[in-house]
Amino acid sequence: MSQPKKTNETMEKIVSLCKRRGFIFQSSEIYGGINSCYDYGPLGAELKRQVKDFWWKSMTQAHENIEGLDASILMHPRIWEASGHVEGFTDPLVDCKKCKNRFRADQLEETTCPNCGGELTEPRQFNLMFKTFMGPVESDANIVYLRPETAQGIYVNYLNVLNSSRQKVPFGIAQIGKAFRNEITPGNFTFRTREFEQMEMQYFVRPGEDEPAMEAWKAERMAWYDKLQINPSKLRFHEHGKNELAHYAKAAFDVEYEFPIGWQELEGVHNRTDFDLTRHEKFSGKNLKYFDEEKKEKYIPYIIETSAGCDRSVLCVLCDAFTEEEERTVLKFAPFIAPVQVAILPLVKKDGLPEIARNIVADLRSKFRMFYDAGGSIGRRYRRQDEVGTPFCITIDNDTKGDNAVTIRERDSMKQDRVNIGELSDYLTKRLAPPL
RNA sequence: GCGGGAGUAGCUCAGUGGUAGAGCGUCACGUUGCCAACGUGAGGGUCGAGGGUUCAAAUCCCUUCUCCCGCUCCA
Repeated sequence: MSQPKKTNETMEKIVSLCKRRGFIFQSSEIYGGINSCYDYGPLGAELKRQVKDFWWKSMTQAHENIEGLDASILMHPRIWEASGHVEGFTDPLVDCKKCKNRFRADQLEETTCPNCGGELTEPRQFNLMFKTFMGPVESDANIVYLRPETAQGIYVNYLNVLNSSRQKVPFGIAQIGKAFRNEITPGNFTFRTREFEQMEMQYFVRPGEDEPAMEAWKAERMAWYDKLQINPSKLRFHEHGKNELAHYAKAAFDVEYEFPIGWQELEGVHNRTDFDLTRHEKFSGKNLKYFDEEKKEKYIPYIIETSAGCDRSVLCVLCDAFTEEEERTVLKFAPFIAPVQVAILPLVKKDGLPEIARNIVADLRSKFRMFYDAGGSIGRRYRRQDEVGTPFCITIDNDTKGDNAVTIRERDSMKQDRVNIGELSDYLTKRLAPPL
């Protein structure tokens, strides 16, 4: 059992590095912090943006039949009745003070714990959803919820998207956005937080074509993590057993990653069947059926959902990149998502080298994420860049003035390459291109 | 929500009633000049927050917040 201790040490090192280098901070820190909330610093915000951007392009740009959407966080409260979120989470719950088991008060016949006979707490309402009020009056009639999942925004817009985009089933809708769940137990850094960002794609298919679609999306989603250069031996599928299936799901597979804290879910690929649209049809009274011109039939499409945790993806990227070598700590990000892609380092702060370096930065900054650093020894500067995951460092030395060439040092191998300044842009473009 | 542990400089931590410290990092100047380790100097902390005891509190007491571990929970 020495494993957990060791892995927690790794996690602590990552948390510490994230703060030290400006990836992730505790939220509201100067006020003592607030539970389970985190802020992305300069490098973290850039990294997260890159992950989201890659996901977005992998969906919308790479697929003719996937459209984007950005729905509002506040939605009609009836949506959450239709989705089952209100119903499932208004149950009064009691805890056993002795054995700590939790029960639904309305399903208990006895007044003591059915497990051990211990004393029970007063019934309490547990609702996963954050509540607030729409408008200035705080009355029950004005209650609205912060969405506990982004998916419903897609479902209630499915006909709008279909009609305005001239898509035909099968087609998908992709969305990135915040969701909020009042988790009982958040924790493990940014892994489980009450405010989090989802990257969801809901794929609408003809009933009966859901199973092949499910298989195709499972493969495609796993391939996406490969493109992010996540260690394949730390990725796997976990299939939900019948007892683990959510109320809407016919089949569910999670993509899991082996974090330092153990195997944990990154993304769910679920067959949600026609459950959600059927419910919305019933609750809204609107006809949500699709008319298939080819087959001349009406049906409610089945939905294959790929629902990824954005913050979890970022944490996965950080954990997977984190490498401790004998003499250095390196974040081995896939170059195309690295927050800083190219560091420009004049070997010395004189002889006109800083000016040459500044000119190169000016030339390349519209194409790559650049960082200029002239402070400290060259070795120290390499180590600093290693620790923030910069894939390429370019040094300008006294020979540069003669041969118009610079040294490019590669992060992972630490090997150096001499490249003409005129060829830098092509050289870097080739190595920093996203694998779309 | 329950039980345990912990919060002191950006990071890692020492300091158990008597003037708030170290190493690393950061910044400036000098030196070196291709893989952190040189010299000099500087900045940085109301010791998580609030209250109490005391002549005196980082240190003792109470409350609270945050983080970690375990349980519980996890649409």
